[in-house]
Amino acid sequence: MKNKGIHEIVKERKTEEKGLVDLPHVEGEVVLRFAPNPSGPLHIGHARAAFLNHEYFKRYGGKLILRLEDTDPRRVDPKAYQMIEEDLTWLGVKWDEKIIQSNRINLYHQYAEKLIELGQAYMCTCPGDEFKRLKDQSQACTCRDLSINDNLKLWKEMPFMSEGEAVLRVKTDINHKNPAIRDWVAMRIVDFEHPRIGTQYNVYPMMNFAVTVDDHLQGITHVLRGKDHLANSEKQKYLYHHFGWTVPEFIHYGRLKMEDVALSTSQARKGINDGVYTGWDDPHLGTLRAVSKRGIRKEALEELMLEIGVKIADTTITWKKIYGLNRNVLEEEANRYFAVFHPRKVVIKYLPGSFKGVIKRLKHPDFPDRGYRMLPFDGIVYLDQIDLNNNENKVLRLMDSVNIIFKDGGITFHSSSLEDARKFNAQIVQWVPATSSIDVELVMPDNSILKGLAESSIEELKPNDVVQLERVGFARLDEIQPKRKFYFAHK
RNA sequence: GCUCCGGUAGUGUAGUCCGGCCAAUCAUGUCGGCCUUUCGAGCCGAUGACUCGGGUUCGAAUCCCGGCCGGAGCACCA
Repeated sequence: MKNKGIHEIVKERKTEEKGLVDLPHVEGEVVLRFAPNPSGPLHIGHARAAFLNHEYFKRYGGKLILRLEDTDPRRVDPKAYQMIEEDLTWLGVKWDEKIIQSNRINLYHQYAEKLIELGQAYMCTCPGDEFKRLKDQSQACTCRDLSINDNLKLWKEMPFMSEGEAVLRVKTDINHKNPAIRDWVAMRIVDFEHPRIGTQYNVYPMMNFAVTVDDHLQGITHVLRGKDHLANSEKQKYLYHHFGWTVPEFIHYGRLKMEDVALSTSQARKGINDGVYTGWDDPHLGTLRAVSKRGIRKEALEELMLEIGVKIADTTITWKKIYGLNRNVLEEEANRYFAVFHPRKVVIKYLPGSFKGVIKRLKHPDFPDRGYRMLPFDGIVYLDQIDLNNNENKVLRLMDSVNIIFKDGGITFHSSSLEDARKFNAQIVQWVPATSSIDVELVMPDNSILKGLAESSIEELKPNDVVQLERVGFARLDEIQPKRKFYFAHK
Protein backbone atom coordinates (compact mmCIF):
# COMPACT_ATOMS: atom_id res chain seq x y z
CA MET A 1 0.00 0.00 0.00
CA LYS A 2 3.09 2.24 0.08
CA ASN A 3 3.52 2.92 -3.59
CA LYS A 4 0.53 3.21 -5.76
CA GLY A 5 1.25 2.23 -9.33
CA ILE A 6 0.85 4.87 -11.97
CA HIS A 7 -2.18 3.02 -13.28
CA GLU A 8 -3.88 3.21 -9.99
CA ILE A 9 -3.29 6.92 -9.69
CA VAL A 10 -4.54 7.56 -13.20
CA LYS A 11 -7.56 5.40 -12.56
CA GLU A 12 -8.29 7.23 -9.36
CA ARG A 13 -8.21 10.60 -11.01
CA LYS A 14 -10.30 9.31 -13.86
CA THR A 15 -13.09 8.07 -11.66
CA GLU A 16 -13.01 11.35 -9.82
CA GLU A 17 -13.46 13.16 -13.09
CA LYS A 18 -16.32 10.87 -13.96
CA GLY A 19 -17.93 11.91 -10.76
CA LEU A 20 -18.74 8.48 -9.45
CA VAL A 21 -18.68 9.11 -5.75
CA ASP A 22 -17.27 6.76 -3.18
CA LEU A 23 -19.62 4.47 -1.35
CA PRO A 24 -20.37 5.50 2.22
CA HIS A 25 -19.10 3.47 5.14
CA VAL A 26 -16.94 0.98 3.35
CA GLU A 27 -15.03 -1.26 5.70
CA GLY A 28 -12.63 -3.28 3.65
CA GLU A 29 -14.48 -5.14 0.97
CA VAL A 30 -18.05 -4.79 -0.19
CA VAL A 31 -20.76 -7.29 -1.02
CA LEU A 32 -23.14 -6.08 -3.70
CA ARG A 33 -25.90 -7.56 -5.72
CA PHE A 34 -27.67 -7.07 -8.99
CA ALA A 35 -31.20 -8.32 -8.50
CA PRO A 36 -33.52 -8.22 -11.49
CA ASN A 37 -36.96 -9.72 -11.79
CA PRO A 38 -36.80 -12.32 -14.56
CA SER A 39 -39.72 -10.97 -16.53
CA GLY A 40 -37.78 -10.21 -19.68
CA PRO A 41 -34.36 -9.29 -20.99
CA LEU A 42 -32.37 -6.42 -19.52
CA HIS A 43 -32.83 -2.86 -20.71
CA ILE A 44 -30.80 0.31 -20.42
CA GLY A 45 -32.18 0.98 -16.95
CA HIS A 46 -30.84 -2.36 -15.76
CA ALA A 47 -27.49 -1.51 -17.29
CA ARG A 48 -27.20 1.33 -14.83
CA ALA A 49 -27.64 -0.89 -11.79
CA ALA A 50 -25.40 -3.55 -13.27
CA PHE A 51 -22.56 -1.18 -14.18
CA LEU A 52 -22.73 0.74 -10.92
CA ASN A 53 -22.58 -2.41 -8.81
CA HIS A 54 -19.85 -3.81 -10.99
CA GLU A 55 -17.80 -0.63 -10.82
CA TYR A 56 -17.97 -0.46 -7.03
CA PHE A 57 -17.16 -4.12 -6.82
CA LYS A 58 -14.05 -3.45 -8.90
CA ARG A 59 -13.17 -0.41 -6.85
CA TYR A 60 -13.37 -2.03 -3.42
CA GLY A 61 -13.13 -5.72 -4.08
CA GLY A 62 -15.46 -8.24 -2.48
CA LYS A 63 -18.35 -9.97 -4.09
CA LEU A 64 -21.02 -9.32 -6.69
CA ILE A 65 -24.08 -11.51 -6.52
CA LEU A 66 -26.61 -12.04 -9.26
CA ARG A 67 -29.98 -12.64 -7.71
CA LEU A 68 -33.06 -13.55 -9.72
CA GLU A 69 -36.11 -12.25 -7.89
CA ASP A 70 -38.86 -14.50 -9.11
CA THR A 71 -41.22 -14.64 -6.16
CA ASP A 72 -44.24 -13.58 -8.17
CA PRO A 73 -45.13 -16.57 -10.34
CA ARG A 74 -47.24 -14.39 -12.57
CA ARG A 75 -44.35 -12.15 -13.45
CA VAL A 76 -41.83 -14.72 -14.50
CA ASP A 77 -40.74 -15.37 -18.04
CA PRO A 78 -38.86 -18.67 -18.04
CA LYS A 79 -36.75 -17.44 -20.93
CA ALA A 80 -35.63 -14.41 -18.96
CA TYR A 81 -33.17 -16.29 -16.71
CA GLN A 82 -31.06 -17.12 -19.71
CA MET A 83 -31.52 -13.76 -21.39
CA ILE A 84 -30.41 -11.88 -18.30
CA GLU A 85 -27.19 -13.84 -18.10
CA GLU A 86 -26.56 -13.24 -21.79
CA ASP A 87 -27.20 -9.55 -21.39
CA LEU A 88 -24.89 -9.26 -18.39
CA THR A 89 -22.21 -11.08 -20.30
CA TRP A 90 -22.61 -8.64 -23.14
CA LEU A 91 -22.16 -5.82 -20.65
CA GLY A 92 -19.00 -7.46 -19.43
CA VAL A 93 -20.39 -7.76 -15.92
CA LYS A 94 -19.31 -10.90 -14.11
CA TRP A 95 -20.90 -12.21 -10.97
CA ASP A 96 -19.38 -14.39 -8.29
CA GLU A 97 -22.53 -16.12 -7.24
CA LYS A 98 -26.00 -16.67 -8.61
CA ILE A 99 -29.07 -17.00 -6.44
CA ILE A 100 -32.55 -17.85 -7.60
CA GLN A 101 -35.17 -16.94 -5.05
CA SER A 102 -37.66 -19.54 -6.16
CA ASN A 103 -35.16 -22.15 -4.96
CA ARG A 104 -35.36 -20.68 -1.50
CA ILE A 105 -39.08 -20.49 -0.77
CA ASN A 106 -38.66 -22.94 2.06
CA LEU A 107 -36.07 -20.71 3.65
CA TYR A 108 -38.41 -17.73 3.56
CA HIS A 109 -41.07 -19.88 5.22
CA GLN A 110 -38.66 -20.60 8.05
CA TYR A 111 -37.88 -16.95 8.60
CA ALA A 112 -41.54 -16.06 8.44
CA GLU A 113 -42.25 -18.56 11.18
CA LYS A 114 -39.37 -17.21 13.20
CA LEU A 115 -40.79 -13.73 12.87
CA ILE A 116 -44.15 -14.92 14.16
CA GLU A 117 -42.43 -16.54 17.12
CA LEU A 118 -40.74 -13.23 17.78
CA GLY A 119 -44.20 -11.71 17.97
CA GLN A 120 -43.36 -9.34 15.13
CA ALA A 121 -45.69 -10.69 12.47
CA TYR A 122 -49.33 -11.68 12.41
CA MET A 123 -51.71 -13.54 10.18
CA CYS A 124 -54.21 -11.11 8.75
CA THR A 125 -57.47 -12.40 7.33
CA CYS A 126 -59.01 -9.00 6.66
CA PRO A 127 -60.07 -8.21 3.11
CA GLY A 128 -57.46 -5.97 1.55
CA ASP A 129 -59.65 -2.91 1.20
CA GLU A 130 -60.84 -3.20 4.77
CA PHE A 131 -57.29 -3.31 6.04
CA LYS A 132 -56.39 -0.32 3.91
CA ARG A 133 -59.33 1.66 5.29
CA LEU A 134 -58.21 1.03 8.85
CA LYS A 135 -54.54 1.49 8.09
CA ASP A 136 -55.13 4.86 6.49
CA GLN A 137 -56.59 5.98 9.81
CA SER A 138 -53.72 4.53 11.79
CA GLN A 139 -55.97 1.81 13.18
CA ALA A 140 -54.88 -1.73 13.68
CA CYS A 141 -57.17 -4.51 12.60
CA THR A 142 -58.19 -7.15 15.15
CA CYS A 143 -55.76 -9.66 13.68
CA ARG A 144 -52.88 -7.63 15.06
CA ASP A 145 -53.81 -8.73 18.60
CA LEU A 146 -53.74 -12.45 17.89
CA SER A 147 -51.50 -14.46 20.19
CA ILE A 148 -48.32 -15.99 18.91
CA ASN A 149 -49.90 -19.42 19.16
CA ASP A 150 -52.97 -18.39 17.22
CA ASN A 151 -50.75 -16.89 14.58
CA LEU A 152 -48.67 -20.02 14.39
CA LYS A 153 -51.80 -22.08 14.01
CA LEU A 154 -53.11 -19.92 11.19
CA TRP A 155 -49.68 -19.94 9.58
CA LYS A 156 -49.75 -23.72 9.46
CA GLU A 157 -53.17 -23.58 7.87
CA MET A 158 -52.11 -21.00 5.29
CA PRO A 159 -51.09 -23.52 2.58
CA PHE A 160 -54.61 -24.92 2.70
CA MET A 161 -56.28 -21.59 2.18
CA SER A 162 -56.82 -20.00 -1.18
CA GLU A 163 -55.51 -16.82 -2.69
CA GLY A 164 -56.60 -13.68 -0.88
CA GLU A 165 -57.82 -15.41 2.26
CA ALA A 166 -54.88 -14.48 4.43
CA VAL A 167 -51.52 -12.78 4.48
CA LEU A 168 -48.71 -12.57 6.96
CA ARG A 169 -48.02 -9.01 8.00
CA VAL A 170 -44.90 -7.53 9.51
CA LYS A 171 -45.56 -5.29 12.48
CA THR A 172 -44.10 -1.86 11.90
CA ASP A 173 -45.67 1.20 13.39
CA ILE A 174 -49.38 1.57 12.85
CA ASN A 175 -48.95 5.29 13.52
CA HIS A 176 -46.14 5.75 11.06
CA LYS A 177 -46.75 9.05 9.31
CA ASN A 178 -46.35 7.40 5.96
CA PRO A 179 -49.30 5.01 5.59
CA ALA A 180 -47.30 2.99 3.07
CA ILE A 181 -44.97 1.81 5.81
CA ARG A 182 -47.66 0.51 8.17
CA ASP A 183 -47.75 -3.26 8.68
CA TRP A 184 -46.75 -4.46 5.28
CA VAL A 185 -47.30 -7.90 3.80
CA ALA A 186 -44.53 -10.47 4.15
CA MET A 187 -46.15 -13.64 2.80
CA ARG A 188 -49.20 -14.26 0.66
CA ILE A 189 -50.99 -17.04 -1.12
CA VAL A 190 -50.64 -17.41 -4.87
CA ASP A 191 -52.77 -19.90 -6.76
CA PHE A 192 -50.72 -19.85 -9.92
CA GLU A 193 -48.20 -22.28 -11.28
CA HIS A 194 -44.67 -20.98 -11.04
CA PRO A 195 -42.92 -21.38 -14.40
CA ARG A 196 -39.79 -22.73 -12.73
CA ILE A 197 -40.90 -24.61 -9.66
CA GLY A 198 -44.46 -25.49 -10.53
CA THR A 199 -47.09 -25.89 -7.85
CA GLN A 200 -45.04 -27.14 -4.92
CA TYR A 201 -45.73 -23.90 -3.04
CA ASN A 202 -48.68 -21.61 -2.81
CA VAL A 203 -47.36 -19.43 -0.01
CA TYR A 204 -44.87 -16.97 -1.45
CA PRO A 205 -42.83 -14.21 0.13
CA MET A 206 -43.31 -10.64 -0.99
CA MET A 207 -40.34 -8.85 -2.49
CA ASN A 208 -39.62 -6.87 0.68
CA PHE A 209 -39.45 -9.99 2.78
CA ALA A 210 -37.38 -12.12 0.44
CA VAL A 211 -35.01 -9.28 -0.33
CA THR A 212 -34.34 -8.53 3.30
CA VAL A 213 -33.75 -12.14 4.24
CA ASP A 214 -31.40 -12.61 1.31
CA ASP A 215 -29.55 -9.36 1.73
CA HIS A 216 -28.87 -10.33 5.32
CA LEU A 217 -27.95 -13.93 4.64
CA GLN A 218 -25.66 -12.96 1.80
CA GLY A 219 -24.01 -10.26 3.84
CA ILE A 220 -24.84 -7.46 1.41
CA THR A 221 -23.09 -4.32 2.59
CA HIS A 222 -24.48 -1.77 0.14
CA VAL A 223 -27.79 -1.82 -1.65
CA LEU A 224 -28.01 0.29 -4.79
CA ARG A 225 -31.55 0.74 -5.96
CA GLY A 226 -33.86 3.21 -7.63
CA LYS A 227 -35.65 5.83 -5.60
CA ASP A 228 -38.90 4.05 -6.30
CA HIS A 229 -37.66 1.76 -3.53
CA LEU A 230 -37.34 4.54 -0.98
CA ALA A 231 -40.38 3.42 0.96
CA ASN A 232 -39.35 -0.21 0.62
CA SER A 233 -36.03 0.50 2.24
CA GLU A 234 -37.92 2.08 5.08
CA LYS A 235 -40.18 -0.96 5.36
CA GLN A 236 -37.25 -3.32 5.30
CA LYS A 237 -35.54 -1.57 8.17
CA TYR A 238 -38.29 -2.78 10.47
CA LEU A 239 -37.51 -6.33 9.55
CA TYR A 240 -33.81 -5.85 10.17
CA HIS A 241 -34.64 -4.53 13.60
CA HIS A 242 -37.07 -7.33 14.42
CA PHE A 243 -34.43 -9.90 13.65
CA GLY A 244 -31.63 -7.89 15.19
CA TRP A 245 -29.73 -7.75 11.92
CA THR A 246 -27.35 -5.07 10.73
CA VAL A 247 -28.94 -2.74 8.22
CA PRO A 248 -26.95 -2.40 5.01
CA GLU A 249 -26.20 0.94 3.44
CA PHE A 250 -29.07 1.90 1.14
CA ILE A 251 -28.29 4.12 -1.82
CA HIS A 252 -31.12 5.34 -4.00
CA TYR A 253 -30.64 6.73 -7.45
CA GLY A 254 -33.13 8.68 -9.54
CA ARG A 255 -35.32 7.57 -12.39
CA LEU A 256 -33.87 7.16 -15.81
CA LYS A 257 -35.88 8.55 -18.66
CA MET A 258 -34.96 7.59 -22.15
CA GLU A 259 -35.84 9.90 -24.98
CA ASP A 260 -38.43 8.28 -27.29
CA VAL A 261 -38.20 4.89 -25.66
CA ALA A 262 -40.58 2.95 -23.52
CA LEU A 263 -38.21 1.27 -21.13
CA SER A 264 -40.68 -0.89 -19.28
CA THR A 265 -40.57 -4.60 -19.89
CA SER A 266 -44.33 -4.97 -19.70
CA GLN A 267 -44.93 -2.37 -22.39
CA ALA A 268 -42.33 -3.95 -24.61
CA ARG A 269 -43.89 -7.35 -24.14
CA LYS A 270 -47.30 -6.02 -25.02
CA GLY A 271 -45.93 -4.39 -28.15
CA ILE A 272 -44.29 -7.63 -29.17
CA ASN A 273 -47.46 -9.60 -28.63
CA ASP A 274 -49.47 -7.04 -30.56
CA GLY A 275 -47.03 -7.16 -33.43
CA VAL A 276 -45.98 -3.53 -33.00
CA TYR A 277 -42.43 -4.68 -32.36
CA THR A 278 -40.64 -7.52 -34.09
CA GLY A 279 -39.18 -8.96 -30.88
CA TRP A 280 -37.06 -8.12 -27.86
CA ASP A 281 -34.39 -6.77 -30.18
CA ASP A 282 -36.67 -4.45 -32.13
CA PRO A 283 -34.76 -1.21 -32.78
CA HIS A 284 -37.54 0.82 -31.18
CA LEU A 285 -36.89 -0.75 -27.81
CA GLY A 286 -34.48 0.16 -25.07
CA THR A 287 -33.45 -3.42 -24.41
CA LEU A 288 -29.77 -4.17 -24.42
CA ARG A 289 -30.22 -6.64 -27.24
CA ALA A 290 -31.91 -3.94 -29.30
CA VAL A 291 -29.24 -1.31 -28.82
CA SER A 292 -26.53 -3.90 -29.27
CA LYS A 293 -28.07 -4.91 -32.58
CA ARG A 294 -27.87 -1.32 -33.67
CA GLY A 295 -24.15 -1.23 -33.03
CA ILE A 296 -24.21 0.55 -29.69
CA ARG A 297 -21.24 -0.66 -27.68
CA LYS A 298 -21.29 -1.49 -24.03
CA GLU A 299 -18.30 0.79 -23.51
CA ALA A 300 -20.45 3.76 -24.47
CA LEU A 301 -23.22 2.69 -22.11
CA GLU A 302 -20.76 2.07 -19.34
CA GLU A 303 -19.24 5.50 -19.66
CA LEU A 304 -22.70 7.01 -19.66
CA MET A 305 -23.87 5.13 -16.60
CA LEU A 306 -20.79 5.88 -14.58
CA GLU A 307 -21.15 9.52 -15.48
CA ILE A 308 -24.77 9.56 -14.40
CA GLY A 309 -23.79 7.80 -11.21
CA VAL A 310 -26.02 7.45 -8.18
CA LYS A 311 -27.65 10.87 -7.95
CA ILE A 312 -31.17 10.78 -6.64
CA ALA A 313 -32.35 13.45 -9.08
CA ASP A 314 -33.93 12.07 -12.23
CA THR A 315 -32.02 12.07 -15.47
CA THR A 316 -33.03 12.13 -19.09
CA ILE A 317 -30.78 10.33 -21.50
CA THR A 318 -30.71 11.59 -25.03
CA TRP A 319 -29.77 9.47 -27.98
CA LYS A 320 -27.35 12.19 -29.06
CA LYS A 321 -25.39 11.66 -25.90
CA ILE A 322 -25.24 7.92 -26.43
CA TYR A 323 -24.32 8.39 -30.07
CA GLY A 324 -21.58 10.82 -29.18
CA LEU A 325 -20.01 8.42 -26.73
CA ASN A 326 -20.51 5.49 -29.04
CA ARG A 327 -18.87 7.33 -31.90
CA ASN A 328 -15.74 7.62 -29.80
CA VAL A 329 -15.72 3.84 -29.50
CA LEU A 330 -16.63 3.06 -33.09
CA GLU A 331 -14.56 5.66 -34.85
CA GLU A 332 -11.31 3.80 -34.37
CA GLU A 333 -12.71 0.39 -35.07
CA ALA A 334 -15.02 0.96 -38.02
CA ASN A 335 -13.57 0.60 -41.50
CA ARG A 336 -14.99 2.69 -44.30
CA TYR A 337 -17.07 1.55 -47.22
CA PHE A 338 -19.18 3.10 -49.93
CA ALA A 339 -22.91 2.52 -50.19
CA VAL A 340 -25.80 4.46 -51.69
CA PHE A 341 -29.38 4.10 -50.56
CA HIS A 342 -31.25 5.88 -53.28
CA PRO A 343 -29.25 4.37 -56.10
CA ARG A 344 -29.32 5.97 -59.50
CA LYS A 345 -27.22 4.43 -62.20
CA VAL A 346 -25.33 6.99 -64.23
CA VAL A 347 -23.05 6.78 -67.21
CA ILE A 348 -20.44 9.52 -67.29
CA LYS A 349 -20.27 10.98 -70.76
CA TYR A 350 -17.00 12.05 -72.37
CA LEU A 351 -14.91 10.32 -69.73
CA PRO A 352 -11.32 10.16 -71.00
CA GLY A 353 -10.20 6.56 -71.04
CA SER A 354 -7.15 7.43 -68.99
CA PHE A 355 -9.30 7.82 -65.87
CA LYS A 356 -10.68 4.35 -66.05
CA GLY A 357 -9.07 1.81 -63.79
CA VAL A 358 -9.05 0.66 -60.22
CA ILE A 359 -9.35 3.22 -57.44
CA LYS A 360 -7.62 2.36 -54.16
CA ARG A 361 -8.98 3.78 -50.99
CA LEU A 362 -7.89 3.28 -47.40
CA LYS A 363 -10.16 1.21 -45.25
CA HIS A 364 -9.44 3.61 -42.44
CA PRO A 365 -7.73 6.97 -42.94
CA ASP A 366 -5.94 6.77 -39.58
CA PHE A 367 -4.79 3.16 -39.90
CA PRO A 368 -3.07 2.65 -43.26
CA ASP A 369 -1.91 -0.82 -42.23
CA ARG A 370 -5.45 -2.06 -42.49
CA GLY A 371 -5.04 -1.82 -46.23
CA TYR A 372 -7.14 -0.69 -49.12
CA ARG A 373 -10.44 -1.36 -50.78
CA MET A 374 -10.39 -1.63 -54.55
CA LEU A 375 -13.04 0.10 -56.60
CA PRO A 376 -13.12 -0.59 -60.32
CA PHE A 377 -14.02 2.60 -62.15
CA ASP A 378 -15.20 2.54 -65.77
CA GLY A 379 -17.49 5.53 -65.84
CA ILE A 380 -20.66 3.69 -64.94
CA VAL A 381 -21.56 4.14 -61.30
CA TYR A 382 -24.39 4.33 -58.83
CA LEU A 383 -24.82 7.67 -57.12
CA ASP A 384 -27.32 8.70 -54.52
CA GLN A 385 -30.28 10.34 -56.16
CA ILE A 386 -30.43 12.86 -53.33
CA ASP A 387 -26.88 13.98 -54.05
CA LEU A 388 -27.82 14.47 -57.68
CA ASN A 389 -30.93 16.43 -56.81
CA ASN A 390 -28.96 18.70 -54.55
CA ASN A 391 -26.32 19.40 -57.16
CA GLU A 392 -28.09 20.09 -60.37
CA ASN A 393 -25.90 22.19 -62.63
CA LYS A 394 -23.09 21.97 -60.12
CA VAL A 395 -19.81 20.19 -60.12
CA LEU A 396 -19.76 17.04 -58.07
CA ARG A 397 -16.70 15.06 -57.09
CA LEU A 398 -16.74 11.29 -56.89
CA MET A 399 -14.38 10.53 -54.04
CA ASP A 400 -10.87 9.65 -55.17
CA SER A 401 -12.03 9.70 -58.75
CA VAL A 402 -13.24 12.40 -61.12
CA ASN A 403 -15.38 15.52 -61.10
CA ILE A 404 -18.62 15.48 -63.00
CA ILE A 405 -21.46 17.80 -63.71
CA PHE A 406 -25.16 16.97 -63.64
CA LYS A 407 -26.98 18.98 -66.24
CA ASP A 408 -30.10 18.53 -68.37
CA GLY A 409 -30.63 15.12 -66.89
CA GLY A 410 -27.24 13.90 -68.03
CA ILE A 411 -23.91 13.38 -66.34
CA THR A 412 -20.81 14.69 -68.00
CA PHE A 413 -17.13 14.47 -67.17
CA HIS A 414 -15.91 17.83 -65.91
CA SER A 415 -12.39 17.59 -64.58
CA SER A 416 -10.29 15.30 -62.47
CA SER A 417 -8.26 17.02 -59.81
CA LEU A 418 -9.24 17.75 -56.26
CA GLU A 419 -8.07 21.30 -56.83
CA ASP A 420 -10.64 21.69 -59.55
CA ALA A 421 -13.29 20.26 -57.29
CA ARG A 422 -12.35 22.80 -54.64
CA LYS A 423 -12.32 25.58 -57.18
CA PHE A 424 -15.86 24.79 -58.20
CA ASN A 425 -16.96 24.18 -54.66
CA ALA A 426 -17.92 20.68 -55.54
CA GLN A 427 -19.60 18.44 -53.05
CA ILE A 428 -17.60 15.28 -52.64
CA VAL A 429 -19.69 12.15 -52.64
CA GLN A 430 -19.38 8.40 -52.41
CA TRP A 431 -20.17 6.15 -55.34
CA VAL A 432 -20.59 2.48 -56.11
CA PRO A 433 -19.18 0.80 -59.24
CA ALA A 434 -22.08 -0.40 -61.34
CA THR A 435 -20.24 -3.47 -62.49
CA SER A 436 -19.60 -4.92 -59.05
CA SER A 437 -22.27 -3.63 -56.72
CA ILE A 438 -23.85 -5.66 -53.97
CA ASP A 439 -27.42 -5.43 -52.71
CA VAL A 440 -27.68 -4.31 -49.12
CA GLU A 441 -30.39 -3.39 -46.69
CA LEU A 442 -30.15 -0.87 -43.91
CA VAL A 443 -32.53 -1.17 -40.98
CA MET A 444 -33.19 2.24 -39.50
CA PRO A 445 -34.00 3.00 -35.83
CA ASP A 446 -37.68 3.18 -36.67
CA ASN A 447 -37.41 -0.29 -38.17
CA SER A 448 -37.94 0.93 -41.71
CA ILE A 449 -35.67 -0.67 -44.26
CA LEU A 450 -33.64 1.19 -46.85
CA LYS A 451 -32.54 -0.83 -49.86
CA GLY A 452 -29.30 0.14 -51.45
CA LEU A 453 -26.10 -0.88 -53.16
CA ALA A 454 -22.62 -1.13 -51.74
CA GLU A 455 -19.14 -1.63 -53.10
CA SER A 456 -18.12 -5.25 -53.41
CA SER A 457 -15.48 -5.04 -50.66
CA ILE A 458 -18.19 -5.41 -48.08
CA GLU A 459 -18.13 -9.09 -48.95
CA GLU A 460 -15.15 -9.39 -46.64
CA LEU A 461 -17.25 -8.37 -43.64
CA LYS A 462 -18.59 -10.78 -41.07
CA PRO A 463 -21.80 -10.46 -39.14
CA ASN A 464 -21.39 -8.21 -36.12
CA ASP A 465 -18.74 -6.04 -37.80
CA VAL A 466 -19.39 -2.34 -37.46
CA VAL A 467 -18.44 -0.12 -40.35
CA GLN A 468 -18.78 3.44 -41.39
CA LEU A 469 -20.73 3.75 -44.61
CA GLU A 470 -19.17 6.95 -45.76
CA ARG A 471 -21.49 9.94 -45.57
CA VAL A 472 -24.29 7.67 -44.39
CA GLY A 473 -23.18 6.76 -40.89
CA PHE A 474 -22.09 3.91 -38.70
CA ALA A 475 -23.82 0.60 -39.18
CA ARG A 476 -23.55 -2.92 -37.86
CA LEU A 477 -23.67 -5.89 -40.21
CA ASP A 478 -26.30 -8.21 -38.82
CA GLU A 479 -26.48 -11.01 -41.37
CA ILE A 480 -25.15 -11.82 -44.81
CA GLN A 481 -27.79 -14.30 -45.87
CA PRO A 482 -30.03 -14.07 -47.80
CA LYS A 483 -28.91 -10.49 -48.23
CA ARG A 484 -26.41 -8.31 -46.42
CA LYS A 485 -28.39 -6.53 -43.79
CA PHE A 486 -27.03 -3.65 -41.77
CA TYR A 487 -28.51 -1.91 -38.76
CA PHE A 488 -28.01 1.82 -38.69
CA ALA A 489 -26.35 3.11 -35.54
CA HIS A 490 -25.93 6.85 -36.01
CA LYS A 491 -24.09 9.46 -38.02
C1' G B 1 -55.17 14.07 -1.21
C1' C B 2 -51.23 11.98 2.03
C1' U B 3 -45.79 10.74 2.81
C1' C B 4 -41.01 11.52 1.02
C1' C B 5 -37.46 13.62 -2.30
C1' G B 6 -35.31 16.65 -5.96
C1' G B 7 -34.20 21.41 -9.13
C1' U B 8 -26.21 23.66 -11.89
C1' A B 9 -25.75 25.35 -19.71
C1' G B 10 -29.96 21.67 -25.00
C1' U B 11 -28.66 16.97 -22.32
C1' G B 12 -25.58 14.49 -18.63
C1' U B 13 -22.25 15.71 -14.71
C1' A B 14 -18.46 18.14 -10.83
C1' G B 15 -18.85 21.59 -6.90
C1' U B 16 -23.49 21.80 -2.10
C1' C B 17 -22.10 17.93 3.69
C1' C B 18 -17.43 21.63 6.33
C1' G B 19 -19.99 29.47 2.77
C1' G B 20 -14.74 32.75 0.32
C1' C B 21 -9.54 29.68 -3.99
C1' C B 22 -16.74 29.12 -8.41
C1' A B 23 -16.98 35.72 -13.08
C1' A B 24 -18.63 27.57 -11.57
C1' U B 25 -15.75 21.40 -13.88
C1' C B 26 -15.82 17.81 -17.50
C1' A B 27 -18.55 15.22 -21.25
C1' U B 28 -22.04 15.27 -25.19
C1' G B 29 -24.44 18.56 -28.50
C1' U B 30 -24.39 23.05 -31.45
C1' C B 31 -21.56 26.87 -34.19
C1' G B 32 -16.86 28.61 -36.32
C1' G B 33 -11.60 27.94 -37.79
C1' C B 34 -7.44 24.75 -39.14
C1' C B 35 -6.31 20.19 -41.20
C1' U B 36 -8.03 16.32 -44.20
C1' U B 37 -9.85 13.80 -51.19
C1' U B 38 -16.40 12.56 -47.86
C1' C B 39 -18.79 12.29 -43.18
C1' G B 40 -16.42 11.53 -38.97
C1' A B 41 -12.04 11.95 -36.24
C1' G B 42 -8.04 15.25 -34.60
C1' C B 43 -6.37 20.21 -33.16
C1' C B 44 -7.99 25.35 -31.89
C1' G B 45 -11.87 28.56 -30.56
C1' A B 46 -16.89 29.87 -29.36
C1' U B 47 -21.60 28.84 -27.18
C1' G B 48 -24.43 28.20 -22.99
C1' A B 49 -26.33 27.10 -16.30
C1' C B 50 -26.41 27.90 -10.23
C1' U B 51 -35.54 27.51 -10.40
C1' C B 52 -37.55 32.23 -8.10
C1' G B 53 -38.13 35.55 -3.83
C1' G B 54 -36.69 36.78 0.89
C1' G B 55 -33.27 36.08 5.08
C1' U B 56 -28.39 35.10 7.74
C1' U B 57 -23.34 36.85 6.55
C1' C B 58 -18.02 41.18 5.24
C1' G B 59 -19.13 37.19 1.62
C1' A B 60 -24.20 32.25 -0.61
C1' A B 61 -24.58 27.54 -6.17
C1' U B 62 -23.33 26.14 -1.09
C1' C B 63 -26.85 27.72 5.26
C1' C B 64 -32.38 29.11 6.76
C1' C B 65 -37.63 30.24 5.34
C1' G B 66 -41.32 30.58 1.58
C1' G B 67 -43.07 30.12 -3.52
C1' C B 68 -42.73 27.73 -8.27
C1' C B 69 -41.65 23.49 -11.08
C1' G B 70 -40.55 18.33 -11.29
C1' G B 71 -40.31 13.26 -9.46
C1' A B 72 -41.19 8.81 -6.43
C1' G B 73 -44.26 6.05 -3.21
C1' C B 74 -49.18 5.38 -1.08
C1' A B 75 -50.30 -3.22 -3.90
C1' C B 76 -51.70 -9.69 -1.28
C1' C B 77 -45.72 -6.36 -8.25
C1' A B 78 -40.56 -6.07 -8.32
